[in-house]
Amino acid sequence: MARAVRHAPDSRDDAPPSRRTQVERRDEAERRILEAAALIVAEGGLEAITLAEAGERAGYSRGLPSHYFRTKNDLLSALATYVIDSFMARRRAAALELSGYDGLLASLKYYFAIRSSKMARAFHAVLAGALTMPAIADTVAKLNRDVKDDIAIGIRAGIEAGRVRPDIDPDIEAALLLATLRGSIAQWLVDPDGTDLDKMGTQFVAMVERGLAK
Amino acid sequence: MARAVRHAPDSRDDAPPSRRTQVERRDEAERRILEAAALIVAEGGLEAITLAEAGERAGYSRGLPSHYFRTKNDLLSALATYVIDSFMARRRAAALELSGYDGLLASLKYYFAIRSSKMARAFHAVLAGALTMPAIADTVAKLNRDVKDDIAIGIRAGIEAGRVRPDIDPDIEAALLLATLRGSIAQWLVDPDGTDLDKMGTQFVAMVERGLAK
Amino acid sequence: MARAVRHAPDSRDDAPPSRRTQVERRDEAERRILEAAALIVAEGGLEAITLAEAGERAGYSRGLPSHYFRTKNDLLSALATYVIDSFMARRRAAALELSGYDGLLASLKYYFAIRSSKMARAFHAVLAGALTMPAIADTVAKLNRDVKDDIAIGIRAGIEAGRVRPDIDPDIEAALLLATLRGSIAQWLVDPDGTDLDKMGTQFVAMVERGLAK
Amino acid sequence: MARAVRHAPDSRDDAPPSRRTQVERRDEAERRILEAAALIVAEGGLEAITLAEAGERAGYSRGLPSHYFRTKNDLLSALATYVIDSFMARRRAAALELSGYDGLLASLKYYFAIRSSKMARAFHAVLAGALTMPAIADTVAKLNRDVKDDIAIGIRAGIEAGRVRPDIDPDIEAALLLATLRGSIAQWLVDPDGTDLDKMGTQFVAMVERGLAK
DNA sequence: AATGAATGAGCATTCATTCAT
DNA sequence: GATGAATGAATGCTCATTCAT
Repeated sequence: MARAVRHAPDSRDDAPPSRRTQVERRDEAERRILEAAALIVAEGGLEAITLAEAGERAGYSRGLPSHYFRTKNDLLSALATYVIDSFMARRRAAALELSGYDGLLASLKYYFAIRSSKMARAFHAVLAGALTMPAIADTVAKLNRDVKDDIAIGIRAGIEAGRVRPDIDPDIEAALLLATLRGSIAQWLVDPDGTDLDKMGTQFVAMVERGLAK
Repeated sequence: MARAVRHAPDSRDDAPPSRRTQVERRDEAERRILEAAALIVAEGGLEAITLAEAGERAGYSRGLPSHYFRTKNDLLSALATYVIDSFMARRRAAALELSGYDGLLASLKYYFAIRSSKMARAFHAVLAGALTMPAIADTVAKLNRDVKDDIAIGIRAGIEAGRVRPDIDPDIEAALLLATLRGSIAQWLVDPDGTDLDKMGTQFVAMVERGLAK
Repeated sequence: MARAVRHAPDSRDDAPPSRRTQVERRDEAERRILEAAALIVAEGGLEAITLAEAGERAGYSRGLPSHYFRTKNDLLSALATYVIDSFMARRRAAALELSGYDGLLASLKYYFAIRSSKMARAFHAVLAGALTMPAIADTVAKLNRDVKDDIAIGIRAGIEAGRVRPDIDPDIEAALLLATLRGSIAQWLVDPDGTDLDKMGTQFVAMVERGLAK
Repeated sequence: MARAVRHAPDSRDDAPPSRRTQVERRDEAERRILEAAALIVAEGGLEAITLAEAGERAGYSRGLPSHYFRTKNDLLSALATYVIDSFMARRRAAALELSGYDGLLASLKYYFAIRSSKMARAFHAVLAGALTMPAIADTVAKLNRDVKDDIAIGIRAGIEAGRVRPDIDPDIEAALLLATLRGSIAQWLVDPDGTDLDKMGTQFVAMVERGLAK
């Protein structure tokens, strides 16, 4: 996460720590600006971001985001990466112990356990932005490929374990499962009270097991 | 042109087609403005709309959308309704003959047969806008309820026909099926070449049948 | 000067005068904005213009110049034309009576009679801007061609009248005379007190007559 | 690098070339920054300079010009002096051998022999800047006085040699000749292809000789 | 001495909105 | 009813300048 130190301290050990501190300052500021930008996006969507507000909410000046991310487009690109990385990091942290087909089923279930909407809102705002902003589209397309690959691996593990019908196309199925996950969260975000995520998660996993079973 | 008939707003068929009433002209203009706005949204997302451009692309003046829809917010509300109605109209037109459980399966399959992305892009832009724009959120929430109710009706028909396990919760299942439909189209819109909608549709329907079967 | 009426009033003579008034309002506003912009340029050079100040000094809002001249570059282009036209109009108005070689000599002399520096400063700011701004360069290049052509006509008249040596190249000489005029004004603008325009004009015309004489 | 010699600012030749003093390094850096600034001015005019770009194009950091020249105004002052000195140095280097009236005529001719527009563009941008920037105005006014004095000296030499009419006012004539030189270059800079500097120079010198002759 | 992080002011530009015609 | 003139607020972006290291 911390940027690589640009200037390796020279051989003499009396080198002042100033360089490292400059770099740290900048990394800290960039991270806080992205954090603030993600909050804004969670509240008002991608189009609600202004460079000035991202700077102010991060505790810096109105002009700093421009200074770091030259243009708004560049900020949005960086933000897309940041939000996606954060989202994926949580997901991975939660599904560490299990792997194989059971790991897949567990991570599907985990997806429905989201309770804080902040990050999910920002995440889905980024997903929606991919429809019209090329800079984000690439990042999201890669995310989708990566997640689908992960899911497909779990399905193949299920096939090899004899728990999944071999005539299932793992890649197509992965796309369908991912679609259900995303679409479910989207429904919940629009109407939290009218969407029972728990029941959906339970019935979904049951459906998947039965649908894929030999 | 037909200034004298200003206060003859009815649409009885004794009016010659060349002398359309003010109401007709106004409806025609509103529709064309909404059509133009939908195109803009399909190309650049909800935030790309400007009142002036909607007017110009509809072949009218820059000021007309303001004149009809007062504020931008009102235009967005009307647009959400218009886009959703158009989308639903197509769907209904395609699944007229079948009803019951087979009608449901057919309409699920039909969802994956979308080929023109224009309307789908506008539709998904509206869905995404619901996350942050109250004026749209209600319309989308209602849409979701209506569609889920339709799907649930089909599932209940399957249960009564003995083709679907009775322990399935039709409403929860409807939400999951709708989620898969929406999420699949969203993937395709982001990466059309990397998303095989045909195979997804076929495998999805097969999965649903197997997953729901007794 | 008044823009052509866009919509010809229809055949009925009860057509309201509103159209003409709209156009007049706009033309009036454009002219006043350009006038204000010329004053700003005279005081601070081309780079001193801001769209907002041009609007305010013209008695309108800060945003109106943007509304008319889309971009600052377009305003500068229009300004170059406006300043040049104004400058040429004065010059022509002053040298109406004479033509031929004597007309040339009189107009050369007239050039040194400038007393108000306002317009001259704006004019020379535009000339200087031509060095770096392509939009202005074309306008200035055309101006130079036109003026040199005028001067060359006067020289040819002198040749035919037997008052100018026939081995003079009229076009080259025209360029040199124009160069002296411009360079003299430029010196005066930088150092009005140290530049005796009157004496320069008198000696210049004498030099020209003697240098060109047979 | 050579921090120990910080306070050894002399330039006596016992210093090895690899251990340049701070003063030398600073002078070198200042010169390179001014050189870079002159290039920027040649390409985009005076207003195109930014402190950061001048530093970067000189091969230093973005902050160095601020460090040396404190404010942008100070940089512009130094730049005006630098550009003018460079321009004059070339001119003097080319007209060394001749003096007196023939020296004047030769240097007039030389002025039209400019072929590289880079320095001429920067020079004329500085001249134009004098109209609006006080920091430059003084430097340019002094330049003009110096050049006119030089020219006047040549004219007086011509009068004493009996080659120039004694009723000519040398100072006025010097101003006129300088005006023609500057105006000619300005025309060429705006429209290089439409301006035949060679012919202009030749005819100009001929005109001057004839116009000034007894 | 030199770098570059951070600030804040200034400006072009876009757009919703109001209003005159 | 319809047009478009005019306003003013919002925002992205650029830069000179200051300051920490």
